Amino acid sequence: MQHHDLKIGDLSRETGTKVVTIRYYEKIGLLPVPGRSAGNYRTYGSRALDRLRFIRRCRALGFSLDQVRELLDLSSEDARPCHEVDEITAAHLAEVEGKIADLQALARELRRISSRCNGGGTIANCRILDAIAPG
Amino acid sequence: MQHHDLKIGDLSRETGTKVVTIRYYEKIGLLPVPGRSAGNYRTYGSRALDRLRFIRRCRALGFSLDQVRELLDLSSEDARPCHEVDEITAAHLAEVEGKIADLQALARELRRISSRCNGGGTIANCRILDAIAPG
DNA sequence: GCTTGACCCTATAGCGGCTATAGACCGTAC
DNA sequence: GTACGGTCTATAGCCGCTATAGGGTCAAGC
Repeated sequence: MQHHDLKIGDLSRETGTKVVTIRYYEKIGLLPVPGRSAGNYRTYGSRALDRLRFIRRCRALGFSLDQVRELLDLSSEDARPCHEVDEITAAHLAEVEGKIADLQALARELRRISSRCNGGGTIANCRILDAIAPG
Repeated sequence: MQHHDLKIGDLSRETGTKVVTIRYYEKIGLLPVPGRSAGNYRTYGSRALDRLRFIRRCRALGFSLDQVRELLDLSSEDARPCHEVDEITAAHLAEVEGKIADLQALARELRRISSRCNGGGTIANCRILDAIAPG
C-alpha cells in the first residue's frame, strides 16, 4: 500500500500548502478525488503529491488556476505539441511584463508625489494631497 | 440648487466610474449618503464629485480602499501634520517596489523556462514542463 | 478504559474590489 | 400611451484562498 500512505497533512507539509487549500483544489477539480481510509480520511499516493507540487510551482510562477489547469491537461497528452505549453507561458510572461511596466509608472508617480512632502507642514498646505486631488 | 443637480450617471460619466461602483462606495462608507430627488434618485453636488475624483485617482495610483479612506480622513483635518500623508504614500511605494521586484524575478524565470521550448517537439519531451515540474 | 491532544471531517461565510443579474420604477420624447 | 433609457433595490458571483463552527478519529499516556 505504499501508494496510499499519505494523509492530507503530509501533503500539506511536503508542499507548504495549507490543508484547506488542498481540499479547495480538490473541490474545483484541480486535484483528483482521493481515496478514503477506514476513518474517512483522504489518502494520497505519490502521484497526487507530484501533481500538487506542480500546481504549487505554477502558482509560485504566477499562473492562474485556469492556466495551471490548461498546463495539467496538456501535460497528460503526450502527443500534443510542446508549442502549446510555450504559448501559455509566453502569454503569461507578456502579462507579467505588462504588470511590471504599469507598476513602474506607478512607482515613478508615487516618488514624484512623495517628493512634494511639506516636511513639518500640516494637512492644510499639504502638496501631496494637492498632487493627488483633481484640479 | 446648483449643488444638487448631478445624478449618479453624471458622476459615472465625469469620473469613468461605473454606476454600481459608485453605489458600492456609498455602501462601504467611502462616499456620503446623498440626497434623493422626488423620484428617489440619488442627487449629488460638486463636493461629492470632487471626492469621487479623489478616490478614483488614489485607486489609479494603486492605493487600497482602506488607504484611500485614511487619506480622505486626513485630508479633512487641516491641523494634522502633512507627514502622516507621506507615510501612507511611502508605505504604498515600498509595497509597489516590492511587487515590481517579485514580478521581475518571475519574468526572468518565465523567460528561462520559455527558452527551453522544444520547437516542433511534443509534450512527451517538453522541457518546459520538466522545468516547471518538481524533481 | 479514559482522557488528552493532534489531526481530520463537512459546511458555510468572509476577504477585496468590484461586476452581473433580475425585476421594478422614473422621466422624457414621440 | 408607449417606447426607451436611466435609476432603484437586492442578491449572487468572480478569484484564490482563509477562517470559523461543530463535530469525528486515532495514538499515546495514565
